[in-house]
Amino acid sequence: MPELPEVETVRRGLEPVFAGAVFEHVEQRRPDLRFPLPDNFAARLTGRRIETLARRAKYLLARLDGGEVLAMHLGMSGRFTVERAGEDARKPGAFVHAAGGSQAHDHLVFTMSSGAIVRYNDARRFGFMTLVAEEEMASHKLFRDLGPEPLGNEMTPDYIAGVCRDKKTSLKAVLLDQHIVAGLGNIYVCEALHRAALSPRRLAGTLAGRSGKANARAERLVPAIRAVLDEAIEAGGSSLRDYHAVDGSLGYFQHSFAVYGRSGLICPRPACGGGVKRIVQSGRSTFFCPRCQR
DNA sequence: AAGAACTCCTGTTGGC
DNA sequence: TGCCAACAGGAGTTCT
Repeated sequence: MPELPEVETVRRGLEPVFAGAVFEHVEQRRPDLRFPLPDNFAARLTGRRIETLARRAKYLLARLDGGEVLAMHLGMSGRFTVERAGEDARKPGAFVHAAGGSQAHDHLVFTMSSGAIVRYNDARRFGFMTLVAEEEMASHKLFRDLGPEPLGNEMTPDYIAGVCRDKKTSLKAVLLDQHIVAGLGNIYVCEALHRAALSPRRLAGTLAGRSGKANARAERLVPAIRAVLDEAIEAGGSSLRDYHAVDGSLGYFQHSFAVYGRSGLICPRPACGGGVKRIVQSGRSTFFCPRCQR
């Protein structure tokens, strides 16, 4: 489900009820998500205060007062929903979870000292949570090899060119690789490549010049990625099937898609006039305009 | 050893 | 209408 803009939107929604709050009660309804939950998970969370709620790549990181970090990944279908204790979930506007209360696939229910009930729901169970000692975060296998944040200063055209150099795979595959850039997923890679007018099939190595420095293609890819992510965050992410913000509200960046899910439609680039095509790359749908993306 | 294919799981959708 | 294959915002593991 969620790529960087959706995870960031969830983070912003959870922060007011998580940061500074204590887990008063933790209900764990199954032993595992994608992986087994930590031993004594509920007991280890109960009574802990969340100091900060951060995001790294597609992970939410809740730093706890005991020196541990609760790391949460939403996988494809994971979502958080916040309910105020005692609040009528049927109030106007609360349409997504109009029934309120427990839903199928609510695997974890956190009762917070802030008065919020936070439910983690994940039908496909590709999400996971784990507890990591704070001093082990940097060396932890989940985090040590993550690439730079695409909205940070490290992702420069020269960085992209450097990691693409000599790569025999497609540009699409490189951008989906979390070890190269952390946080992009299928939607925003498709959209960024369209903005940069680069073909997803292009050999990654062609973004590096003779010296290994960025060429004009790498120079326009970087701002395209940043712009797409910034706009998507601004829009509260993209809501297709599973995703919504923690209050049930939907993102609206899906209305701004140039290519994703739009096969057969006309390319929106002014004066292009090409048709959007769907192809499959490494088992996943790619949407692009073969006319203007080269 | 890089890169592609397969895998986990459930729900929804589109074509016959 | 119903049935069934294909597909879905991810990514670790296993193959070639």
